[in-house]
Amino acid sequence: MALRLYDSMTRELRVLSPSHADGVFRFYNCGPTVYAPAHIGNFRTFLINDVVRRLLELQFGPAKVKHVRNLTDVDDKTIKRARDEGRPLADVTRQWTEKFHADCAALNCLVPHDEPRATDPRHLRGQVDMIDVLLRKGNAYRAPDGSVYFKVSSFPGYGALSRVKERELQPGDALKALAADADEKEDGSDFALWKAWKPDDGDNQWPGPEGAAPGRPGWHIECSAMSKAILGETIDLHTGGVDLLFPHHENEIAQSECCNGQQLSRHWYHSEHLLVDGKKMSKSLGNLYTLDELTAKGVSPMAVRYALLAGHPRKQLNFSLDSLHAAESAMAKLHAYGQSLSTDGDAVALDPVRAALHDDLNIPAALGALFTLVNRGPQGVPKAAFDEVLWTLGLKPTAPGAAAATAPAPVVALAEQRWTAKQARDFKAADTLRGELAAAGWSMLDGKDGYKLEPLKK
RNA sequence: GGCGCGGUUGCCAAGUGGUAAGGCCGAGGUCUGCAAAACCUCUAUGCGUCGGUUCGAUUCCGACCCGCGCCUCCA
Repeated sequence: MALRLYDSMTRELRVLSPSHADGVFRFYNCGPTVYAPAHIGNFRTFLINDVVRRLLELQFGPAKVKHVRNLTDVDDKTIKRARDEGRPLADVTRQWTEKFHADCAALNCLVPHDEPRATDPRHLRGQVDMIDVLLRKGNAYRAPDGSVYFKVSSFPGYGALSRVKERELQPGDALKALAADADEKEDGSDFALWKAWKPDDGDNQWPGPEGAAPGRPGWHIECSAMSKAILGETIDLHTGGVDLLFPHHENEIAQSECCNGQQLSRHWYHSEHLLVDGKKMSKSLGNLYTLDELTAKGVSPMAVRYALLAGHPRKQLNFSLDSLHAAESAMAKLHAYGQSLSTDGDAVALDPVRAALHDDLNIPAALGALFTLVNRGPQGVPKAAFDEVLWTLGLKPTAPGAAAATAPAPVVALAEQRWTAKQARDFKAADTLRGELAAAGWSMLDGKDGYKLEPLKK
């Protein structure tokens, strides 16, 4: 079954395939800026890319996929955070990198094969080298303050991805934004490759390209340099959120292709944003959720994963807390179904599910096909094939309440009393104790040979 | 203003030129001392509005209304 994915560049569905002689599929996914906890909108993108990674592994074999996701550890936001907290930049980015990794693990994301950082000396050198080449080739120029800018007019292909040439800048806001660097740039659409040190940058500066001032790399160049260093000049797939389409990816293409004289990526894929209450998440709207905030409400990370994957990746998904309840219930159903399966049956039963995933990552259709199967019963569905589909989606369903083994001792004592009373068929006492447990905020689920405790749902 | 996306049942969400997957919620039932879990059954003559094409449109075309995103460092 061929794996087809929408290509933002050609705007059509195209089959994914490796292009290098070694048969290794080269996959670069733009990662987070590590200055704060990632929010669930960020994770929607990373989760979608995690499913892409899994599908690629199934398609080409685990050893034939190389997945790279960068960490942006130097930019205005990280530097500002470090300055505000009076800490070294590296401390701040290490803290939030660790948090990002913990969240990714909780959400059951596969670990990328490489996770390059912009300030890694090796990659800093790579970025400077690229800028040197661009300067030499005439695609870049030094500004009076020692910064280096990319000369957009030197690259005829500029705008192919975002159709920027068909755009017109809004006279109001855009010009204001451009005015900030107006003195340094030759043209408003030029963008920074290297930013000369400013007092706000504090201790954070590195030797720059030839003839440039010490400072730090511009944002876009890191992906170009690190992708080249790890995956080579031409990669097979480059992904990110739609917001990166312009200018980030457009600029990456310009830098890389002018520097290398090779196509940067054979395929581009962008996932849509997560909305909350119908709007993009933002601090000013106060509709921004982190994983911790959701798990604090008693939601399992797996339910968060399910909820974030439940919409078509190329369509905006409107997130709500209700969707998490739906996700928990759906996961419980999948878990029960998985328990009922045996080795009997034919893996083709799962083909409709796989077909939907292979058809431009249509996860909602795949889930629909999966539940159609679930509703038909376990006959003819082998457990291994079912498990493989769950693995592809990265879902690990659990029984309801399975995680709730950590009741406080007094609650456990009450539960023990009630269990004893129940065994003695003293139902009056058992009911009273159920009431006391409820008052303590716990619910007791009786089984045949024992019980489980779980926090009372509100 | 430019570029792009979307409006499907109470909520979420697929999809198709021949009359609408699936999840949640809800209702009924089986089971259970109770409660849960599990399982079974039911739940859109309708897919933003108005026209057009067609034997037939939710699906194609046009217009309009509404919502969302991007438009220089936000996944």
